[in-house]
Amino acid sequence: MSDIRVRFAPSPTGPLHIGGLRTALFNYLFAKSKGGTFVLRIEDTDQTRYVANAEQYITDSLEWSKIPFDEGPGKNEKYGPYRQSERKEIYAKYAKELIDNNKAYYCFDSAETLDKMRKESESNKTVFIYNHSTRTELDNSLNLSEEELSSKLENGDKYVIRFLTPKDRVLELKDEIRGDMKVDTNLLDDKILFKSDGMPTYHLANIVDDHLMKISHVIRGEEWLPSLSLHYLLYEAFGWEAPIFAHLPLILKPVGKGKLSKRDGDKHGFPVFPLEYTNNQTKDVSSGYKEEGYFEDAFINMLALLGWNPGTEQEIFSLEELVSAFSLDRVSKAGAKFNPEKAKWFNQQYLQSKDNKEIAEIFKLLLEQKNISLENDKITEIVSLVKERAVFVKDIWDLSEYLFVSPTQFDPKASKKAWKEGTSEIMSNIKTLINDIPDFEKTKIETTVKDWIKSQELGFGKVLQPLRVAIVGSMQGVDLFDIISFIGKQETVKRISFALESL
RNA sequence: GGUCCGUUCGUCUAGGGGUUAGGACGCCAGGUUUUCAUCCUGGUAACAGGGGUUCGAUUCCCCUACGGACUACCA
Repeated sequence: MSDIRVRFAPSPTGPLHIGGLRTALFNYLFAKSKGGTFVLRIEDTDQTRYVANAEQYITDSLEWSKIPFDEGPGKNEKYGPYRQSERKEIYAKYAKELIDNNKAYYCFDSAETLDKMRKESESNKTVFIYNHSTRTELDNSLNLSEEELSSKLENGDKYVIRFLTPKDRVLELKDEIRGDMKVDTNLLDDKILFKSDGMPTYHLANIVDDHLMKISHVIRGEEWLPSLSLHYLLYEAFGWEAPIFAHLPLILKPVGKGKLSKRDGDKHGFPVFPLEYTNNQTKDVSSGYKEEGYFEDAFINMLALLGWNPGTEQEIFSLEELVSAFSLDRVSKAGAKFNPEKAKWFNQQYLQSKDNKEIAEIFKLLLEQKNISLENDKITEIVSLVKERAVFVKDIWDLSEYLFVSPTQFDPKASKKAWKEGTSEIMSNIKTLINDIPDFEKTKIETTVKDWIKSQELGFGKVLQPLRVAIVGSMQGVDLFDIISFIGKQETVKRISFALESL
């Protein structure tokens, strides 16, 4: 068996969305699980839709996701170039070869003519297909003498090259995920292989490159399934062995119908792109998983489980574990609605299992943005205090803000509930009590306060609840004595005094 | 319209001729935390419909319905 080689072949027409990245991921996992090679090829044959920074976005996304390509533009260029725009002559040569072998032909029909014919068919409730049923009546080399053809070509008439679809055959197509299917070639279009601008279409470029780059498995989105017949026929026409195909199910909108789109993210407030992306023309900014605070491993883990499952109840997988667990036959056939809640859950799982110091390093950067500088030990302490309540690192700020900033106002609901008749007196006593604790340390504070409450026969709720309101500003937060020992005696006393003045 | 693909809890899915149809997210309840959240425990909830085949079908076959993709000189 020859080497396993797969490719991810995006088109640089804009930012890669998570569906595309998942295709890349499945290709990567498949390659790595078989000891194969993961190739990146840029399919930039459509010059009208080309977006300058899109290729960079693609490689940045792969890099952030930790699924770098082994071979591609600028890297290990064994079968390069890897940008189709740089391979123009190659396709022209192969298109010519098909024509010489009567597998393809020149067409001179204008877009308008074809448009008109399609519309006519539509109004007659029939379907216009450019194939055996119509091609004899159209303006193409099949209906031209050799002299007519060469004069047209010499004259510089615009032409496209179409595939000559064979008649009366039933194709038996194989797909690793979907099994076998049959297609009647009489229903197929003679697709354009080569455009009048000198560029190939996807179909030609794709087949030629996959062959030349020795691709063994084509793993791509389900939207390509209808073209599979053409691709099979093209391999046959060239006399090449076709690779093995696998068509991945689509990622669908979380609510409503249809496949996931950029708009869904805007609408429901979750990213559809791995990295933040700014449209150069409109200046629209689309949020990215990275910038939202997702860990790349959590993100990849989530993506891997979208349309694939290990067949066990394990859900948390490192990249290495994914590589060893992955197989194409466990990819599902049906499209999967994207679930943003579950995506968050994955990140939470990863956050909880990560080391406090590691999280502290990221959190430190966030604090620096707020002009707060603290020793690493202190930051790690905060992380250990509030981590279990967080989904993202950025949540730690909201969950620990009261450790940095004294309350300037009090949640009315909380103060109403906790601050009653006689509370002020109790709080002044607590203030004195706390102020008199010599070595200020959590257990010491806790026992001192609790013993005092008992000695006064007051009940914990009556004291601890208003004390929390005084310290935090609301009825929230981690263990009260953790907070007090963290902020220190002076700050505690200051906060109680302020509450006494305000409430 | 045509072609192709698909259909198990609200969602992602496991399973597969005889199962109490399993797990996860969400939701609900209880417990822990004298706060809030986390966490723990429990609960809710599904084989699209109709025909076959079979002793038996959610599982196999057919039809219908529904969903999706494609139907460009886009990929």
